[in-house]
Amino acid sequence: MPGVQVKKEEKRRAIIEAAEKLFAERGIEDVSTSDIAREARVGKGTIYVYFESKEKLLKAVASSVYSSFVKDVRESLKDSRNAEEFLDMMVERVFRNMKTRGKLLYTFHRHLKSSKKDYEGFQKDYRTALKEAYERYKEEIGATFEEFYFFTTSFFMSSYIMAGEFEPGRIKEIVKAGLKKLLS
Amino acid sequence: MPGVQVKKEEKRRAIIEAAEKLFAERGIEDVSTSDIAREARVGKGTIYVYFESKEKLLKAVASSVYSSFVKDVRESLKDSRNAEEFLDMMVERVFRNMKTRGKLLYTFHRHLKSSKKDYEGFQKDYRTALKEAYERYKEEIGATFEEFYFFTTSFFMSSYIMAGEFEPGRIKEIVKAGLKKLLS
Amino acid sequence: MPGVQVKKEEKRRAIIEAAEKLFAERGIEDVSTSDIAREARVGKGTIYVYFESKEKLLKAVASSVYSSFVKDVRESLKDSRNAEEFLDMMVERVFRNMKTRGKLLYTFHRHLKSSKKDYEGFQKDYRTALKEAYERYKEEIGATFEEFYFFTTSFFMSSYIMAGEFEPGRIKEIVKAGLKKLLS
Amino acid sequence: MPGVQVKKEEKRRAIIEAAEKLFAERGIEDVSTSDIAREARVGKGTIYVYFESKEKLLKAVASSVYSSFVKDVRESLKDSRNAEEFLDMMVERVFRNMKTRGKLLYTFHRHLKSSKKDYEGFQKDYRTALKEAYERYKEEIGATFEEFYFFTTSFFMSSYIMAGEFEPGRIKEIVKAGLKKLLS
DNA sequence: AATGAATGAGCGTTCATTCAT
DNA sequence: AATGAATGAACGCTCATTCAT
Repeated sequence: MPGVQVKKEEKRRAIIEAAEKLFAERGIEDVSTSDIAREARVGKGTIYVYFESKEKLLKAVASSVYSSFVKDVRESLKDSRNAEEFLDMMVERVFRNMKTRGKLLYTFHRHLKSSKKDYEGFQKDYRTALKEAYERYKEEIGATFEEFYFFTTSFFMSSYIMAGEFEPGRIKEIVKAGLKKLLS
Repeated sequence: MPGVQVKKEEKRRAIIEAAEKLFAERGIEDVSTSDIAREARVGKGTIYVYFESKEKLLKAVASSVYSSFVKDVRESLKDSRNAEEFLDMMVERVFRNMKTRGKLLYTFHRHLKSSKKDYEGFQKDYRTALKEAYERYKEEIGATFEEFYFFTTSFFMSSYIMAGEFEPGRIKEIVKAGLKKLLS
Repeated sequence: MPGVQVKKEEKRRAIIEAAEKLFAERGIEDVSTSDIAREARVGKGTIYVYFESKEKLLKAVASSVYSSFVKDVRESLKDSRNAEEFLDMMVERVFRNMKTRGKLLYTFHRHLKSSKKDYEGFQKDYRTALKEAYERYKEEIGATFEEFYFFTTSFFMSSYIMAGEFEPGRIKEIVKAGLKKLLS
Repeated sequence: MPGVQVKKEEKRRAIIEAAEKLFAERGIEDVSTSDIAREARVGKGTIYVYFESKEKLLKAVASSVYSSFVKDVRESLKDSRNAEEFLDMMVERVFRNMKTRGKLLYTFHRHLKSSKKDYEGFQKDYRTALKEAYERYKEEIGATFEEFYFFTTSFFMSSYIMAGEFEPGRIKEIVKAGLKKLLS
């Protein structure tokens, strides 16, 4: 019965989204499973129908967030015709999702350390996506892949962390200018 | 009775250092006040003689860590004779303390969000120190202060976060090369 | 429609048997209704079609187990021609079913305390069956019915409880010898 | 400071006694740590100051119960001058403590199966005490030690289990008469 | 009749904080 | 000032039970 399946998936999605929202707002440890259940408008027990544990839910959220970053990278690569366009598009996309995704990215980074294996899986996808972009535009980029990887990732992470200290929009310009200087 | 005063300060110091060590090792949520008391070789109740709450202790530790960053900046400024030397020295100093300080820096960042005011106090000191350096070497630095602030801070934070993904030492070189490109 | 009736009874039976098996294996508290449903190959909700609650299911299982004891007694009585033969046969039959029945018997004992009434119903059947045997062989048995009842039941219960502390088979011999001494 | 120690031990004792009482009344799984705390008039957390877990508390209670059985045996041995006196005294003592101890004995028996090691430790003490008595009065006892052990233990356990089915006092007489027949 | 997704009461346990000593 | 025994709110999680399909 496909209807049921959809409903099931809807609930799973609702829980992930609620968790994502709350983790972004308050960090991981400060969000209880009850909080997530309330936000998702499901019973406390329902979370455990879909996820074995809070930790597993966390991984599902992390996976979803990392995927969105990877998507940002891949789509930028698809739509761009040169390195400059690619960087520009990627920055635009990343900043569009910055508010929730960004915070989570680094929240997870810290937390997932304990279960390195999962984290490394997510990270590898992200790294692979960046690698593809690098390979395509290698000739235009005046940097090794390691540098390319560090510079872009560093700026994206920091953008979130320091978002509050800059006027809105200003930080994006700084990142764009910085990457242009670093990578051409 | 000055002796007592000294002793008092010693105990306070011991608690902060114990907390700093454990927070760096295991993150904030995974360290209980009992752990800190044990590490500091004081009674559990003693912590509350010196600090109103775990949160207040956290702030004291954070303050201590931020101060050390500020010290890194100021000393580099004092010892250097031009922008390049300054950046070089600052990177060296920051990386020397990276292992514990770095981890704490970003651990606090998330945690202190709830009490923005404290965080902003720490941050202002750091920003002021960087500002002084910027003013001194302004002419040699091809960037606005905002850029200067974002680039350096971004790289320092990310260095810790991504430390595990690079060979030891490699990340410092990348940072140095990056800052040279960005700031001259 | 008798076919449906049969099917219905089959499902009821399957649930009881599944519960019996699992209770014997793991005790009552360590078996969830989900476990029983899985073992019986029915849906979780189906259990509640046939039984009002886990407690009621428990009683149904208990009833089934007690019946089997009663059956052991009655069959032994039917097949025997004197007290000695009767005791011998009863012990044989009881030990044949000891592994699952025995464990359940005393598992239930504790649990059913809360609903004394049900327990007393089961027990009365068992007592009645023993009474019949006693009446038939009264003259050969050198004990009151109370003693007869206590001695036999005591040994049967304890046999299970202490099974692990004796070599297999040894306990049966001890019971036989004991009963002979006590009852002739 | 011995005063503190005494107080500490008092609280530990209070918790064990509360647990003992409730376990005897309602079995192990039906008693929550909150129930025990309430009964012992301590905070819920206090239990965990003295016992690592509910399981560990359970073992402490079991140990206390088994010890009291062992004490019953040993004291009877000390005070008696022949097998008959010994059996008589032991039965008296065991029945004196029957109400709580007896129920617990078999409640634990069931539960401790999972952590056999602990259980075997307790049981060995009990068995050893009985062995000593057996050795002293061997010549008067017309049974092997295995029989002696099974008969006495069986009757003690069953006495509790079946206590409700007999008039008060009656069961003790049956046990005495039974043991006399079995062991002389 | 049969199902299993959904639920929330209640579990065992932790830990920041208090307070009598 | 210094302590650690004592506490209970709050946690992650389980499971008997309900109910829409």
